[in-house]
Amino acid sequence: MANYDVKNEVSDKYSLRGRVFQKLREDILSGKYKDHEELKEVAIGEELGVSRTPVREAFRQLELEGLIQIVPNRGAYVTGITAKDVKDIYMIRSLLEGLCAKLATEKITGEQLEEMEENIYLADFHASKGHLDQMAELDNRFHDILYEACDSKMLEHTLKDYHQYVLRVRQKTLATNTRGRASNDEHRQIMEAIKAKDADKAQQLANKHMLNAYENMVQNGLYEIYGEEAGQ
Amino acid sequence: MANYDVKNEVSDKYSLRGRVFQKLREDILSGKYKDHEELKEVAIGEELGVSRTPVREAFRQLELEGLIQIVPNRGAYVTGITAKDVKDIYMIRSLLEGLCAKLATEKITGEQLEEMEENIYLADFHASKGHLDQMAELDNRFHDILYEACDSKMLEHTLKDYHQYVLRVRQKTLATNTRGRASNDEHRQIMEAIKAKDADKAQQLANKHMLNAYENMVQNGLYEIYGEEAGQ
DNA sequence: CCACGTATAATTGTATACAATCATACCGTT
DNA sequence: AACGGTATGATTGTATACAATTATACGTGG
Repeated sequence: MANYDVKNEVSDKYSLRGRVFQKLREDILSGKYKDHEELKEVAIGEELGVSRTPVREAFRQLELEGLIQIVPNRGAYVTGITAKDVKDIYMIRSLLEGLCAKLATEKITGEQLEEMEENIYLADFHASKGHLDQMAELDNRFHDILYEACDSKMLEHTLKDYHQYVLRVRQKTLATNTRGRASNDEHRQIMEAIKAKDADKAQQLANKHMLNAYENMVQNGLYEIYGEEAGQ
Repeated sequence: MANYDVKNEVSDKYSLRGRVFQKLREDILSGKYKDHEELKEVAIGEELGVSRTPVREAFRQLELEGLIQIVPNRGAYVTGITAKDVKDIYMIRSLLEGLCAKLATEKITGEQLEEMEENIYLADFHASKGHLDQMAELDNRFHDILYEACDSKMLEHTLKDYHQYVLRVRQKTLATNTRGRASNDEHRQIMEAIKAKDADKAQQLANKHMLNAYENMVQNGLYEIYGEEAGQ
């Protein structure tokens, strides 16, 4: 009757379908499968040691996530992500993270605020040590906390989708320059605006935070990972 | 090699899975299946005269659309949409339709602009005749044109998702009051701002258009269709 | 009467078999 | 040689069979 573990969401780790789904998503995002490459059900199935059934179900989900395109009776093709897509995503995220921060200002719980502070504190430490992996992890988590704090499952869902989508790019960004520190400073400002119940300021800061992240990415020319489609 | 019919998207009408998917989505949105109702694969399959396989694949998609929740080894449950969800969706759409209109101002083609003008002209006619179904259809189409005109597949995809999600509510809104005419006037203003290449104005107008649509919905108290969960 | 464990039924998860569709290659006609 | 049609192979679409899991009912022991 109640609200089973909400962590289920879509990616139960323990079913074959869930694992296939996650594996394929990871492989597509990491560039293992090139753009427009055809994914064949039997080949994937054999590679992962499963039958076609879970593979097919994973395909249907990947299509809805926009990572592959299924042409009926023909096959599944990797959609790929262009430089323009990334730009558009950051534009959209900029608006929505702003909205999210505004809503979170009203709705955030003490516990969430505390985890945010801890997150920022920890990130400071790891920044000083140059622990890039941990920085990336904490950055992910900071945004997840914000998404949860806005108390809107619609907004949370959309933002998590987009976040996931650009994960690979963003991690590379944090891992290759000094953006990590500046980013964490912006996190702190956002957190403090929320703490001070200044919703408009929180919105504006979160908005800018996304634009800065994108700007930094562009300046560092991190588009090469998209291959030839990169130049847009 | 190229870019097969882009209309495929997700809902090929001719495969069983596609039809099951559409039918279930329609039934969930129309309220045939109540919130938290359990959907059983065999029952659905028998009802539609297909086996479990296409039903299962449709389930996986519906889960990603957020319409059902699948609990591993247990079953699929209708998620339902609350009054708060609707409010959140309109908040999000307000921002994104604004962005969309802004982008469309730069990117729209002559053909698209022409279809918009025709759409508004036709809607005027049907408004004067009280043809509510056609009004709803034209309203849908107006927004679809706008989504296509922004030339961002990411934004278009997200907006279409949300649009779809609130379709049932919106149609009812248009069908029960005089909002249709005012709505079409707003469409005209947006179109003219785009035509005049005033991106900021287009953004602002599209933004307001969504908020007005929501306000009107609230004023007309159209939440009863969501059942008991409505009161938020 | 309650608690616990086991058996049974129902349901989902996965694999496989078969049907339908599409791409390719080959061959004949012009 | 170019075109068109047919046959063949590969791939996806669907149905079904079987395995695993979960919920329920029942019975037994306390």
